[in-house]
Amino acid sequence: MYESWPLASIAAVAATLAPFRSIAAEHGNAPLYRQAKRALLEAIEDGRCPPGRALPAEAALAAALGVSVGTLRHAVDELVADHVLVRQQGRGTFVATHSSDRFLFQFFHVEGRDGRRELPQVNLLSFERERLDDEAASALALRAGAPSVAIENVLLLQGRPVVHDRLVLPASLFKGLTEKRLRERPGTIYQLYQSDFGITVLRASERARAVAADRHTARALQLAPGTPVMQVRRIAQTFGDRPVEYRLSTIDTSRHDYVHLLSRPGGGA
Amino acid sequence: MYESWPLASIAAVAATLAPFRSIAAEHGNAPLYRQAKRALLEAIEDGRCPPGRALPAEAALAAALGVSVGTLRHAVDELVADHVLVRQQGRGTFVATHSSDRFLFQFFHVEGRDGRRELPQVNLLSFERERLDDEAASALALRAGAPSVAIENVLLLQGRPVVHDRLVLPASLFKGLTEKRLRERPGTIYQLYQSDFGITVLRASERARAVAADRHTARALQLAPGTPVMQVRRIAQTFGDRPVEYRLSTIDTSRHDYVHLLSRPGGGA
DNA sequence: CCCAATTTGTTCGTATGTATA
DNA sequence: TTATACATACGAACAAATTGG
Repeated sequence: MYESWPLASIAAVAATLAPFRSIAAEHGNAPLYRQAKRALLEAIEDGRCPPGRALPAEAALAAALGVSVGTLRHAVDELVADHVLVRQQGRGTFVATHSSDRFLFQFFHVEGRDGRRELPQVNLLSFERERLDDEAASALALRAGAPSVAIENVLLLQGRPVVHDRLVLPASLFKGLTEKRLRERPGTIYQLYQSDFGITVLRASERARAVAADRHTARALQLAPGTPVMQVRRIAQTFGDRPVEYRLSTIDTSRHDYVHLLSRPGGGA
Repeated sequence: MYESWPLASIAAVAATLAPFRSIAAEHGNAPLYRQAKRALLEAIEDGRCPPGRALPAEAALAAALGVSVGTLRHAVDELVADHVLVRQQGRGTFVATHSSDRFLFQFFHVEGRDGRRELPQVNLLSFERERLDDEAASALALRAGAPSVAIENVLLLQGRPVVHDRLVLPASLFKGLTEKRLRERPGTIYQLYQSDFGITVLRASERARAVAADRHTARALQLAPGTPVMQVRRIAQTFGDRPVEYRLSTIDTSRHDYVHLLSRPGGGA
């Protein structure tokens, strides 16, 4: 108890603990662990705890929040299941980042007939500032005509064009996004959202249908117009289910499949 | 402690506890809660604990297995996440059954443009005993030529034909399945698997692509041949990832979408 | 309608094991 | 090796939902 602590480490602990205040004041009827979850979520959402940052150790964090370690663990368990946090035994608990692996497994669903999955090579076709049409506006929960950025990509797998993407982003959330910045990003586009705009994509919902390829996408995918292709509309969401991206993907499924696993993501028997 | 217990209730508790033996003998290096999970899983898989049956109360079950309540809860937590068990506060913990709701939310992904989801009306088109072709054999992890049952259905939504299904089942797992029994089932087909053959579908994986409708399915869906349709290949699995059903669905997506949520199924705050 | 018994849900605290730096 | 972090396991108490008398 009465050991001599270096002043530096006291300061460091205090600093990492700073974003978290006790939740004793809260007197809602929600369970304590939910309140703890909310407190953590808010710290992450506000940017007080940016992606990649390690949370304080369980014992310290529990003390800071004014709950027991078990209760804190319950809260963290749920945030891990939500892909908001990542735990590593012996290292710590970290705010999740958009690694290429995560992108591949959570958000990219196109793979070869043989089941091989591969990070696509992305070619930018166009970058435009536009006004939202009705469809995109409704998907993004904004009014039609609001300023937006429209991005067109072709995704190549094993050198062949397989997916044509048209992304629509609310300009209000992506201030300062330029074509240059988009071209020069090192990782996936969701990593760019996170690092440059503080937007973390947590969930998405997709609606797929089969249509005949129109001339524009047919050319992009080097197909005959009228070829059956899959059209996937994605709404990507961040904290609080707020939509941040609307995407229309057109997939040439002559050599690839759109895969969907119907189980829990956590996995593990 | 020394209250008088009715003999009947002692017998009842003993009976519900019978399927579970202590796991103290196990000396694997897996965590205790995993061993407990395995023990529960085996009891369920063997049919000692059939679907719908309530597990013994946590305290009793923990004692029977020789672990603490907390450890048992950890095991049950995972089985709930796996859709193997269902908990209800104040009532008990039950072996999951295939309700219509579960079917709709976990295994049926077609919904109207407006997002409305509806239990389809199923019309049986054909019921045949066949030999497995290469594709179905590989999907079911059996040898080509093995005996099987092939079922063809048309699914109607709001009175219109929307999905054409071709199911292939290994005859070895569905002994005694007849067309009459299939026609007269009260619920979903997965409920029939469970009630009549002791097969619980836990997971499935689907691979989708867009193709031009062939003459056969075009007629079934009242479409012009060549219309773009979605083709979905499903492999449904039971415990231990053993495949039990191969299904080729063809979907008319002119008024409906195939939906896919990219998040965790458990949901929550 | 309320009461009492039963069952899961939440919260606490502590001790020990295991992976990492 | 040592210190730190998360992982596992135990036990106890009370809260909340359900059921049946």
